[in-house]
Amino acid sequence: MTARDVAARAGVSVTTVSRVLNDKAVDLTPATCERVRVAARELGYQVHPAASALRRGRTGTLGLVVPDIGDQYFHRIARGVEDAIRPQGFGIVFCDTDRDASLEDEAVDMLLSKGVDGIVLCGGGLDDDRHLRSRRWHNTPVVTIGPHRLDFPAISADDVGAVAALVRHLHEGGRRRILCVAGQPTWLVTKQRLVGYHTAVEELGLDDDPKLVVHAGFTAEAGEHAVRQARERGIDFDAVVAFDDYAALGALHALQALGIAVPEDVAVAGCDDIDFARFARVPLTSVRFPTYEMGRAAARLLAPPPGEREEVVAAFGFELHVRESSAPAGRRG
Amino acid sequence: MTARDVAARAGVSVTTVSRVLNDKAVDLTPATCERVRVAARELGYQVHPAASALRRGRTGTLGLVVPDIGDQYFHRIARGVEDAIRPQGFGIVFCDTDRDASLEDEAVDMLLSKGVDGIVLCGGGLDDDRHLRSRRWHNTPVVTIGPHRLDFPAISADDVGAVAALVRHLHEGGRRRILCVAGQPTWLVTKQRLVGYHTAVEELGLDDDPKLVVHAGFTAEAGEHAVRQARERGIDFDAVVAFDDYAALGALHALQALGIAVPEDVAVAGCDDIDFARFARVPLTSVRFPTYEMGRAAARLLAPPPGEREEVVAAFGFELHVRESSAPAGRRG
DNA sequence: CTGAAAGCGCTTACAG
DNA sequence: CTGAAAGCGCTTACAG
Repeated sequence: MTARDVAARAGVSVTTVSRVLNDKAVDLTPATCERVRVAARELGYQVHPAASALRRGRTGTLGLVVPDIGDQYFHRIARGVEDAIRPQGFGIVFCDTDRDASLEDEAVDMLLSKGVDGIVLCGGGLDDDRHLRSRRWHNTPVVTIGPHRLDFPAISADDVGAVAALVRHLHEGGRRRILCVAGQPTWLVTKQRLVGYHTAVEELGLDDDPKLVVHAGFTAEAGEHAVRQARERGIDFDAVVAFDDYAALGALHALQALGIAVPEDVAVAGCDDIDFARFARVPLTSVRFPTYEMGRAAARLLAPPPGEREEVVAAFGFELHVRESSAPAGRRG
Repeated sequence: MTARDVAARAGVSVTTVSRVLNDKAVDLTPATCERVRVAARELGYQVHPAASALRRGRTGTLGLVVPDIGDQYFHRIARGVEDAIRPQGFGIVFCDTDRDASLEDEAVDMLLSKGVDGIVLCGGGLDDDRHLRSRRWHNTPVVTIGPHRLDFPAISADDVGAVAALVRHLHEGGRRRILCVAGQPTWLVTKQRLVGYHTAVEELGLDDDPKLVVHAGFTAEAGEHAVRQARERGIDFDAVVAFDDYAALGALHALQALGIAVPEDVAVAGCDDIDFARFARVPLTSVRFPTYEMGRAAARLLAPPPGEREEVVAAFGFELHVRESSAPAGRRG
């Protein structure tokens, strides 16, 4: 079923078929347009995607690279991207990297091999992005979300401010020794959030014991392990700030398993405000980034909606959600 | 940068370039192959995706339609699909439908307009799939996951058996009146799981009061609302089985807010065993489907790995994960 | 107001 | 062992 068939049925040329179906029928007779449309409908004609892409030089797809689509931080971004480009008929080709630099590189290879018209690159920031900085992009436009060392338009969140706000909040609740369950040291997001931690700790004159910073992955298991290990090493702390809610939940779990009361003995706070935060054994204090909007903004940078020439917001703030897990020391709720 | 450029640099024809780069160099001189590869590498040549797709008649992408990529049930499937096709260089174009029939229809339109080589269709089963049954698929192969009324190869889970197992488990704990927080009545997954509920209820001689079945969405808010409404209507129950863990968490939350002890007064169980189940305020009993493997199987049906001619498993079982929320009546843990 | 023709960049059947 | 040529199905500049 090709444009030729439609043309034959409508008694016109393929040129006309193409023009009608692409809304380039500037001065075609309404009757002609109608005949073409009817013929196309009757035959169930569909433009051949590859032929159209070859001719126009674009595929109408955007690539999305995320560490883990199962992480709420990222699937909220995915939803933002999707909703922003759906009206324009774009498709999203997505890829998980598991925060592995070589998988990330392969993900980009794959996207380029499919000819996506742009890439939304999230949550990389691995190993100083060395693999990404030295690679070819074949002129494909890229927008990054989150901390990066790449020369592309970037959508950023206030990672520094968010963690600093959590530390200040814990301090207001009377906490002095805040265990920092950070991400892996090679991740830029870890470096950013650590800046926030140290800034606030210094500003408030809190204990800045290097032992209070432990590195973990962004999973519940990693959070559990980090807290258990800190206890085994005899590190004393009255609060935990985790750079990820999954890790924070794991920390919460480990503390309770060790017979330590949250929030009475130790307060806990996380980052990213996953939906579960309020259903946790002790509802979890967290900081929320507007990830949905960030995804939307990234997509609009790559595929601006027709007509609209609005300024796209590139820097986003955060919201502190205070819940029971960080109630003042010795008290509950 | 085209095959012509590579050909010129290597001093061969584009035919040869194509053959070398597509491993069809059956009887080409090793030296020729090498010259072509070197030239391609030096020029950073990449096969033009659209041109290749147009000629070969396939794009190397698979479509994935899910109700909600943020739901663990579905992102586990997505991971399974991704891992199964990654080695073959396929890409996934994904789409959320929010369980809306017209969005689902549009999602399929979009995928077809991108020329995907196959579609993994998950969790539709909306309104008897009327919209999907009457639409054109343009010969695109489809594999469904979950209950459907479509004539496509299907990967299915034992929804009936899983819910029946939950009911039996609750019964063993001494429960007699089990509130069923089902999904929307028009969803096939609801109908299937209700079969499991009713089968077990009858088999065990439990109360089969129609008022015990309430319909809700698969969200925490819907689960909360369902339980509150059941209480307001004076419906008596000593257990809740929800067809979704998010709804089960909402139910748990509502019960505790109403001062009803879980599991002492009312047991709670859900479906799908989201990772968070064990971190819930009361760790949640649930039933787990092998969604990752189901996604893998669906993908292998559409894009079988080269060589392997294995039989793909199409029907999957489940695992009951018993936790504190369903401990026997009057007891804890 | 409409059409014939060129050409996007590949892959492959055919020829030698 | 290698190449010239056809053709995949569009879109668009050009012509009338």
